[in-house]
Amino acid sequence: MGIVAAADENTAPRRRGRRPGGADTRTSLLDAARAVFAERGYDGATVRVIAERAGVDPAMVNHWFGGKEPLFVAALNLPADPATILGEAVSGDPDELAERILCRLLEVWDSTGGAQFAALLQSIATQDVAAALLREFIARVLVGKVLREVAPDRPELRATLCGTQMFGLAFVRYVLKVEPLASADHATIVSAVAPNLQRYLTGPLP
Amino acid sequence: MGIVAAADENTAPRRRGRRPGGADTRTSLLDAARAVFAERGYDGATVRVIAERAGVDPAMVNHWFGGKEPLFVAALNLPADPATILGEAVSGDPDELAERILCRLLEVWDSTGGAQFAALLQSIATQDVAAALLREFIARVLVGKVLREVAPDRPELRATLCGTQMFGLAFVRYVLKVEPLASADHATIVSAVAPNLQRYLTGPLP
DNA sequence: GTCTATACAACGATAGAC
DNA sequence: GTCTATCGTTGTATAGAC
Repeated sequence: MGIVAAADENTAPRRRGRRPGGADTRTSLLDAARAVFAERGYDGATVRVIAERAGVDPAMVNHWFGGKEPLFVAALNLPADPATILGEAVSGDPDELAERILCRLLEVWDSTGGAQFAALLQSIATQDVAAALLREFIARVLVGKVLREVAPDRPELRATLCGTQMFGLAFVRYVLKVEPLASADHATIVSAVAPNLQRYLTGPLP
Repeated sequence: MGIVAAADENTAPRRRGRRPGGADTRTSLLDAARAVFAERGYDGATVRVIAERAGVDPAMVNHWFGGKEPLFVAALNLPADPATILGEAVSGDPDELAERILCRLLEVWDSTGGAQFAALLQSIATQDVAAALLREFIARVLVGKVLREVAPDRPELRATLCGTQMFGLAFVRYVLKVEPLASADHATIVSAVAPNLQRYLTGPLP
């Protein structure tokens, strides 16, 4: 035995180099990340603690995911990375930001048929973990990536309001599948929802 | 014997009067209603079929619930009956309809702390039944009770859009509990969300 | 005895077949 | 247009619990 040393201090030096085999470092990291992010939130969860829980070296986070934040969105396991979608959308006319966001989201969601979204919802309902992760996503990605650059006025409130509209839209269209929204084309949805989303982004707030 | 002629031809007449005991007709009806409503939708589910599945007389639907529609909302087992909430809200200035709806909804939801809402969501995610029921709710109660009287223009689309905003708000506030929305007071939420909801109700649509 | 959950029959409305 | 089937609902008599 004795192949892998414990992670703490007073142990024999860890083996270097590639692990024997089978041990899926990436998956272990993802599992550990989901647990730790959920327990302590994004800021409270350190890469070191996550790596320790996974039984691997902290450097593996960078090797497999490219950093703490990419690990976080990977742990969310959302259909397509929202951070990049939102990141791309911010460039351009701020008055049409909602329109661009909705177009991209609909494309991505439609491509998976909403199946992944339903799965995400199920895990949210059953475990607290996924709920905590999604909460962190709204609080961090939405606020940090989009709202800060666009609306310095109450970005947190704006972000959560945007979250209600985006999540509700996805839920009613892809999980509940209520007509006529479920089979409405993108143009209809965008022109119907974008003005409301835009108001949350940059419009007047009480 | 020989009191009543058999209803059909060759069947012994069912026993009349109070059942021996323990047999909970009300619960049986609710279970049967959930199943049949989910299988065939509101219109497709007949009172007779539901009663048959429950093993009781169709008149029991009226006796216990007062009709088919009250049975339906009882089967939904939502936190507070939305049909009455929405029914009360429609009377008054149509331009402040969203405001009235949101105020009432927040009161009701806050009183239960969102616990029932989380439970509902869980059953939606796991079973198809609850999802079908909620879909029927949006399609029927929302459209029939509110939108038809307020916006003759595309009431179905308006109803589903309203559904996205209301459901998303409830989910982010009560299940996800994202700040600052989770602990925002009613006035803030109403003044933030009501204009958007009002646009879905009576505003211009593409 | 009273009270009430139950079963049965029948009514008006409505939709579809012919 | 008429006929029929079926729907939701209502009225009423009955049997068991109390």
